Amino acid sequence: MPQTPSTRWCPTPEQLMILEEMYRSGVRTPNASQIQQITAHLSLYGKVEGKNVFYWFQNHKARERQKLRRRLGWQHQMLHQSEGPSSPTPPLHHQTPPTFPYQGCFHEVSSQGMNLAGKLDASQGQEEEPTGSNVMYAQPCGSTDGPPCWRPLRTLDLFPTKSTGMGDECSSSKSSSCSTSTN
Amino acid sequence: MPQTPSTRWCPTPEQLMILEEMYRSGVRTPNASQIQQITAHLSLYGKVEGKNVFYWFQNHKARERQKLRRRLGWQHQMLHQSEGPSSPTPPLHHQTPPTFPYQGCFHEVSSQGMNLAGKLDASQGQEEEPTGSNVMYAQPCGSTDGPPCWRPLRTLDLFPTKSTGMGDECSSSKSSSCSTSTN
DNA sequence: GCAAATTAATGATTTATTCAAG
DNA sequence: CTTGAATAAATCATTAATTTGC
Repeated sequence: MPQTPSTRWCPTPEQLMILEEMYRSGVRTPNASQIQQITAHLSLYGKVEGKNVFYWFQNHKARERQKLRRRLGWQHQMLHQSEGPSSPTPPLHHQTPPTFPYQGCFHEVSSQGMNLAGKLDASQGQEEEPTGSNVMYAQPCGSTDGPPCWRPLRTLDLFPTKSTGMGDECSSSKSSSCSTSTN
Repeated sequence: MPQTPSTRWCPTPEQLMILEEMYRSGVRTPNASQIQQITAHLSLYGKVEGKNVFYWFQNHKARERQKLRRRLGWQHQMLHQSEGPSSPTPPLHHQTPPTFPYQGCFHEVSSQGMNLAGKLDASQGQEEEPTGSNVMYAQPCGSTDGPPCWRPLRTLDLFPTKSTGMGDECSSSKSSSCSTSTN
């Protein structure tokens, strides 16, 4: 393979490490002098130009923000926008029983800091764009205000209820072997 | 001991199949509702709790990414780095102390120079730009009078419209299987 | 052929980061 | 400036494979 015309700069792990460290240290929009220094430093590990550094910080900052926006700040916009035209329709209810599947999930698990349960909520922030269709927002229960063992539902269910291609294929499932539950 | 306290969950092949299929469909960080559904579904094939589902996606995602990073990320650096892969220079070297007259190419960028002198910016607090308006603060070298530093932004013709290409791993599909049979 | 020891997978915890709000 | 929320990365710990010796 011929030397790629290197249309783009490809930071080496070392360079990336340095940049990330700087970013984490608070550097976000380095000025000319800083960029010069950074570039000089990074040059020890590979080719790099000032513009690369500049762009890196710009992109990194923007991307971080975008990510966070998706994760936490989305409802913000949603609240302002009219709900989905045909929003409330949790089609994925093939077998979700009316009863809460969750009950004693996070009770005796956490021995020290049971904050672990808090992590359950989570949103659907996929920073990576896989094949596209994916997330399935289904909030049939509609409330979870009951006695939730874990307090995950911090995110509102205002998400666009999108049908999901969730694994329905296993509905029939087979009786394959495997005796897992041995334990 | 007849009863092994089975301290941890062992997914059955069916469960694993479902989970993998979901992952392939794009599910990566299911929220509470999704976890409920998934758990309910998986429960038909064996014991499982919400936390198991949560952990599974976390681990799976992390490991897929790690794998790709290890595999692809490495050669990337190699291709561009023929010099010394491991230089004795510690990467953890932030920027140099405030010793210089900043005003090099930038005219009036930001007040970061001040922060830098003190402690590298005050973390988060200044890049609170409104969504969307992500203009670059630093417009370097508006004038071509002095080439003290790089001058990339002078001409927009060579602007890399793409990010630096860091951390762009799209994990889709998965091959490693956890022994889906046997036993 | 089986069982103990070793290695590899992977489930479960902890830690460190990020940005946003108060 | 401090706190809140939510991961993702790093790490720990346990189960399952695999290897090795008899």
